[in-house]
Amino acid sequence: MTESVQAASRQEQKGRTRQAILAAALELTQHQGFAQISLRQVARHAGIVPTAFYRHFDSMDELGLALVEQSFSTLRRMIREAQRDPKVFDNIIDAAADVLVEAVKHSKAHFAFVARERVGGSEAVRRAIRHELDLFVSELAVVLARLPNIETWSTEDVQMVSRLFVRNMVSNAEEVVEMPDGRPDLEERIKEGARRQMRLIVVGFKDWRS
Amino acid sequence: MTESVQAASRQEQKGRTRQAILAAALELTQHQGFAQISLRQVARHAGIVPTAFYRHFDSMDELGLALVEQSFSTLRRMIREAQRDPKVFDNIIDAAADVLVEAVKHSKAHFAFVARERVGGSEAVRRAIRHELDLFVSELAVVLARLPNIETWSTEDVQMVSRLFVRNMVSNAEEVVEMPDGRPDLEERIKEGARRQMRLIVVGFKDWRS
DNA sequence: ACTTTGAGTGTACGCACGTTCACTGAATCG
DNA sequence: CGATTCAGTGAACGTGCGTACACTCAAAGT
Repeated sequence: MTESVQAASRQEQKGRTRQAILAAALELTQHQGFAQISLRQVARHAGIVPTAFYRHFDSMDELGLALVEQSFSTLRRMIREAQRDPKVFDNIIDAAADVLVEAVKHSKAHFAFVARERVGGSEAVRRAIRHELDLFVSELAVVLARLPNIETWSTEDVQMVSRLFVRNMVSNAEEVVEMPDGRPDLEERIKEGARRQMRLIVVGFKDWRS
Repeated sequence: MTESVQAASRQEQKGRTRQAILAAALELTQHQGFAQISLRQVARHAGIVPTAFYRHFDSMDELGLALVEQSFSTLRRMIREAQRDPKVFDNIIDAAADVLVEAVKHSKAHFAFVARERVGGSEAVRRAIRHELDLFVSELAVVLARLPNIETWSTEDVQMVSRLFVRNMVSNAEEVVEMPDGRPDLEERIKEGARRQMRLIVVGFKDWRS
């Protein structure tokens, strides 16, 4: 920690410790809820003394909010990247299912944190996650509103179907999170399930009236 | 507690204390996760001394499992009653939305517990809830399989759509749980949303091919 | 070259926790 | 009616917790 050859500037080092705290909390959160991990556990895992924690966060609650932010910025980046992929336009459903499973697999820890704390966390953390997810629903609604069968729908209906998609995304993410490692068969199963669910919803689009 | 006019038989009294413990835990769980309430808190709320807790449950984990059981038996009873209502056959969607909101409102605490601990609870509690929900999916699949457009579907497809329904039921239940009291407008909004979602899915039924 | 700053240290505190143990006294049993 | 059972008591323990406070000592600022 202290024997780096290049002298670490003060703020570089601080940033690194901050990341260590976030990583420690994220790892501990995989096996128990965020609310039941202690400041001292986090500090121990991050390789610092308990009191040093306060140099970075005023409280565990603030650490939780920082984790929410980190998780969603990861997710947003992935979706932005996925939107550049041309195959999204050809087959939006299969692409979405792929992206979902891949994204969750890639940063399982963040998804697990969000899935868990969305309902089980402290008031503040729960509100933050809820807010981020609401943003997501609105963003998706904008995309959906441009699809062929939907452009004539009312705003409310589009929001509703957007919620339906996000909701199922969350549920599927939960499933992937709980999936044991090294079971590609289960993964494919979840992906196929997600695909079917989305197709079923989409099939309903063209016969929908108010 | 001790001045009841009629002498309480020993097991009656024990049962009453057990219920007091369950009720205490359920109430405490409304404002924080089950994993972060302590044996001593529960005992205090139930009006007994901490050590007396062990006369009823070996551990907090067993208490949690008992709460899962209690919650689902409540839910099952409600659904069984609802199935007797003739209007279910006329308009299964509106009836389902009504039943959902009413059931959750009636025993909000149990639903809140399940919604929360389904993802945030201890390993054992989570597994128990997951198992109960899986049972639900299978039961619903049997009902769905008899519907007009569905009778020709593969078993897998029926299971999938059943999961879709249960999943959305859980999500809607979560929303009702988080709903502040005395806001019938919000309640109607959620009910309407649930109705639309189900209709959308059902509309997709008749154009579905494997 | 000096002072200042501030990330990380180490000790110490009071508190709530789970669990142990020996107990009490009323309901139940023979 | 005496003996037994057992739900609930109350004191005591060891532990981990959050946080306070005074500290060190190298990088950053002058």
